[in-house]
Order: sequence, then C-alpha cells, then structure tokens
Amino acid sequence: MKKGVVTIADVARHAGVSVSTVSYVLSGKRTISASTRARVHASIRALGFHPHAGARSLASNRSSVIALVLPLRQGMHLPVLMQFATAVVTSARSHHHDVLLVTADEGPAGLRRVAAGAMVDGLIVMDVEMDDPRVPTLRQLARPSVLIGLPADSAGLTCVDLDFHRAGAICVDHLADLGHREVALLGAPRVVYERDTGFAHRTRDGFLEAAARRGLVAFTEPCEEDAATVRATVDALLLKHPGLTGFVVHNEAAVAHVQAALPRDTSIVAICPDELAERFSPALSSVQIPAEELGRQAVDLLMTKLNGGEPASLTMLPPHLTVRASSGPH
Amino acid sequence: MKKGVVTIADVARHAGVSVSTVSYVLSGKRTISASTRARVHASIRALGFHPHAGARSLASNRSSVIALVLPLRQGMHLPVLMQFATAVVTSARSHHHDVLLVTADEGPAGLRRVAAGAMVDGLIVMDVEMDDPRVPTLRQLARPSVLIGLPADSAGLTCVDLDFHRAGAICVDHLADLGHREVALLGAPRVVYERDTGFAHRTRDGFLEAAARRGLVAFTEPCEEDAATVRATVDALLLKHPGLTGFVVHNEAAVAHVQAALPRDTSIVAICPDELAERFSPALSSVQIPAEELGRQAVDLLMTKLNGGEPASLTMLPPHLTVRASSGPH
DNA sequence: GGCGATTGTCGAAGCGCTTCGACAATGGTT
DNA sequence: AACCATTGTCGAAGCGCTTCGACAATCGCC
Repeated sequence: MKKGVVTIADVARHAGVSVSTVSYVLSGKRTISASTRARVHASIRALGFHPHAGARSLASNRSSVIALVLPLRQGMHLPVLMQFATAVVTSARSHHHDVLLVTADEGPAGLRRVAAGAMVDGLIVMDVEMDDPRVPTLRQLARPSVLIGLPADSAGLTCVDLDFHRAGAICVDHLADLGHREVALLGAPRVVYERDTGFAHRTRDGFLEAAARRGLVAFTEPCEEDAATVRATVDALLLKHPGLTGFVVHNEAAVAHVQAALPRDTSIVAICPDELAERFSPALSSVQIPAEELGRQAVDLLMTKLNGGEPASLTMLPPHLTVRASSGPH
Repeated sequence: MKKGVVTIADVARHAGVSVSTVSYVLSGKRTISASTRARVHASIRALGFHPHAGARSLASNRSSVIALVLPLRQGMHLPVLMQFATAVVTSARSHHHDVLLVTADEGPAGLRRVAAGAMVDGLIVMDVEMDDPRVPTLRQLARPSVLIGLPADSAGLTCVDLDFHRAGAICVDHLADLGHREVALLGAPRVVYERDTGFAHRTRDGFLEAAARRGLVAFTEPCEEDAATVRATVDALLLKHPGLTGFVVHNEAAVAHVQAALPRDTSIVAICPDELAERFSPALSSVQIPAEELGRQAVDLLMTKLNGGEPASLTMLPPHLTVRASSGPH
C-alpha cells in the first residue's frame, strides 16, 4: 500500500531515473533524450502524478499564481467586472497561471499579504483611482503589477485603461458628422471631478478638444445621479442654449434619467457598457467599456514583466463607437 | 545588507528565541508565555515578516486556499455570479482563507489540477447539473467540496441550493391568496427539462403540489426564449384556458417576452434575480436568487468539512418572495 | 586517434515552514 | 522532602520540489 500522494520520487523510481531528471522533463530546462522523456511521461500518467504547488513555489520561488484585485463597492457595473474577471482567468490559464481573487476592501494590507507571502507572482489591480492608497504599496512590493485605471503619478508603473480622451473625442466626431452644431457633455457627479478622478477629466478634455477642432459649440456639466437633479440640469442647459441638439453622457447611473429628460429629437451618445446601452429604448449609441480586452491586455503585460520584460508604462485601448438608435442626423 | 525576504529564522534571531517558538506563537498550537509572545510579535512587526505560503503548505499540508469554480457559459446572469463570488471571497477571508478562481470550462481536469496539486484545501463548485461530469471526479478527489445545485445522485456530497420546490409553491400561494383560480407555470426551454436539469423539475413539482393543495387549476409549459415562440405559447394557453389569470415564470431570458405577450390585467410572479425583476415596468413580483446567502453558506459548509465536521448533505435555502407591481388581486 | 564541446543524467543542497519528542523549570501534592 | 504534572522552550527531521555542479558518454574535427 502506497502513501496517499504521488511524489516526484515515485515517478523517478517508476521510470528508473533520478528525481532531477523527472524535474527537467517537466520544466524542459535541460535537454533530456526522447526515450527518457517518453518513459517519464508514461510513468507520470500511470501514477497520476501532480506536482505539489507549495513545494514547487518554495523551491523555485515562483507560484504560477497571479492576484486579481477587484473593487467591491456598489456602483461598479457587475457584469463588466465579471467579464473582466473571466477574461483574466482565461488569459492567465493560457500562460499556465492561476488566479487568486482578492477584494479591494482589504486595502493595501491585502496586497502585502498575498505578495509578501509569495502566494502570487504578480498582481492585477482593477479600478485604481488618482490618489489610490494602494499605489505606494504596489511600488514598494517586490512583485510586478499591472493597474487598470490611471493614478496621478504613473511613473514606474504599468497601467492599462480605455483611452477616455479619444472616447470623448469620437463621440463629438460622431455628432459633428451627423450635423449637430452645439453639443454638451454630461459627466460624473461633481465630487468625482473634485477628487480628481482620472477618467472623468480625460473624457472632458477629449470632448472639448474635439469640439474645438470641429468648430462646434460645446458645454460640459457634472451630472448627479438622481432623476430630479438630472432633469433640472438638462432643463437649465436647454433653456440657456436652445440650439443644443447633441449630448454625450459619461455616467452609467444617470444615463437613464438623461434619456427620459431629453426631447425625443435630440441625439445621445453614451460611454458605458454595451450591455447597458442595449437595454434602453431607443438603444443608445455608445462607446463600450472593453472589459475583455482590458483583462487580456493586463495579463499579457503582467506576463511580460514576469519574464523580465519592460512593457510600455501606459497602454491606452482605442475606443469603439457602436451606433444604435439614440443618435441621428440633425 | 540582508537578503530580500524575511524568514521565520530572522524573526527568531531578532526575538532571541528558536524558530519553533515563533511558529507556535503564530499557530497557537502550544502554550507560549505572554512575554515571549509579545517579544515575537514585536519582532514580526519590526521586520515585516510574512510567512511563505508555499513553505507553509508544504510543511503543513494545508494551503489555506479554496477553489471557486464558476460557469463561464452565456445565459448565466453575470451580476448574480459576481455577487456570489464576492460573498465567497468575503466569507472565506473571515475564515482566513483565500480564493482561487477557476472557470468551469477546464472541466474535471481543472478540478484535478488544483486539488491534486495541493493548491487548494477544498472546492466550491457553482452551477452543478444533474449529470455533471465533474461529480465523479469530485467524489474521488481527496479534498472536500461543496456544490451549488443538485446533481442526480447527491449521496456522499454536500450541496446547497435554493429550495426551488418551495419557491414554486410560494408563487402559487401568493397568486391563490390574491384570488386567482387558474394558474400556469412557464418554465425552462424544453431541452432543459429533457436533460433532467434539477431545478426546473423541482420548481414544477412544487408548483403543481401547491396548486393541488390550494385547489387551483394549474398548467405547466416549457418555455423557449425567443419572443415569437413565447408569444405563441402564451396565446395558445390563453385561448385554451380563458380563465387563466396568474402566471409563474421561471426563465430569466424569456420573462421579458412573457410580460410583453400577456394582457395587462394578468398577474406575473417570476423566479429570477432581484436585479432583473426591478428592471421591468411594472416591476415583477419575484422570488429572488439568493446569491450572497448561497456563497456564505457554501463557505461555511466547506469550512466545517475542512475542520473534520460532517455537515448536512443537502442544504435548501428558503425562498423569499418580494411583492412588486406585477401581481395583483383578481 | 586524440582532444575539446556537447549531450544526457545523477546526487545533493537547499527553499521556509510545521511538528514531534525531549527536557529544564516550575508548581502542587503527599 | 521527594514526587509527579504542567508549562514553556528548543533542536532536528522532514514536507516535495528545483537547480547547480559534476561527470560519463558521445560527437565532430584537425
């Protein structure tokens, strides 16, 4: 009667080779003759050997696990989060890595725990804010990381995000192409701008630059998230600028209220998940949040770093506009 | 200049005790005097020591990680999945465990990989079907597991699920209380019944039993998921049974079409995520899918097993009906 | 046909931790 | 005053793997 678990020593004995030979067959780090390799593989299969992850990580100082740190807070659009997580897992698996799920509410301590304890080789941190308290921790950690979102100081970090600047711009271009001459951006709530959140400002800048380039009259307003305030904001805008016919909305929670508050013949373009845009009637023309692409890119970048590479510090994914029923010619 | 990582030996030296003493301070498995304990803790903090997870798992044969196996396929309601995952992580953390995210598309091999390789101490497998190929694998694995969903043969397993039987019943009770005399259940697509999927049958049985108990006339129909077929099904039902006034819908994808196809004065009760029920107008009275409760329970059960306990084989969560605008007196 | 390179394999030294048995120093009982 | 328990600590033996240096066997080349 054997012991419970099959070890590499059992495989070596069964195949009539040394333990190190088995290890080299597995890792491919030294040349092993084809016949030996075949014999070892046969023994592995015959015994049902699975290397002990802990032993491996202890000896090699690599765990083949990456951490995925997800925000827990309300307001995050759950489907997008899930799509992102799925993409990360799928992509990591294709690089022979597993994914440890960590929630952001553990804060910097959580990052330290999994990184310093050598549970993971690297981290992907989603939804990083401008002055995120985790950024300094990430910097001093000995393990590489990739951030989704753009902190204030990204020097020495690797970040991926949707190019909100261009996203704002292509919304304007779309409206301009349709013949609109006066356009407005309804963005995040005022507090979000005040705490200097990256994506809100980037969208606004892109929006304004494109409007200037296309010779449009442009206005931007923060946008609260309750129906009444939204209606008041929209009404005030329309009253003051009767020529306004095109709206860009960058606020998931408010977009429904905006659509309800606007006259039917105005055009709306949103920056929001496709899933959300399709739910409205008329369906919203929108720039999607490319969750899967973000996940894939983040993993690729992290793998590059794990292999000693030095990828670009900033990766900005190009925005894609899907035209639906909410925008039309003027 | 020290080496990169702080080890337990460094802590021992710094505190002037032996390595084993530090280990016992950490695990509490032997009594250590208060003064020594304090000294060790001070050294741990001073040096920023984090035990090496791999070394720990190798020596103790426990990884303090559990696997969460999530379905990837379309049709799963993403927000529910995410809520569930979040609950599992939060709950696992409160038991000092981490969570490894595995996707179901790896199949039985994925389970074997993480379990046999000692990456995880136990597994939570979501969305188990009646004849799930992973069930035999789970049975022969040396690690405990908890299933969400009910396979055909649950002997020797630990399963948690919503009590769909009672869910079907309370929908009927609700409609009966409102004065409806003829009710119909629109369930999963026909193929789902044919492949003997557990929850579909359980709901139907509960529905029929309750109807009999309350003396209602009851019909059940499978329900496809495209608008045209749904309308045809509904129209046929209403034509044949003009007295039908109450509908129970257990089909997330079809419920929108059902609502659109039914006359305004019929009552609808759905079995679906709250998030979905609230999105309709009028909002649907519904029995929610208790994602968070399922996650918490699953972790609790798994922890019980990891500690040598033997929890109940079947845990059926009681359904909760939220009355909204879609159901009214007849 | 002799010599350096290359190829294939082995043995052993760790990696950082847990845990077992040993044992000195106490304390409480007769 | 002699004894047995209890308490607190230590040393050492692994846990299963990777990796380094060593070395025998084979190869290619002048």
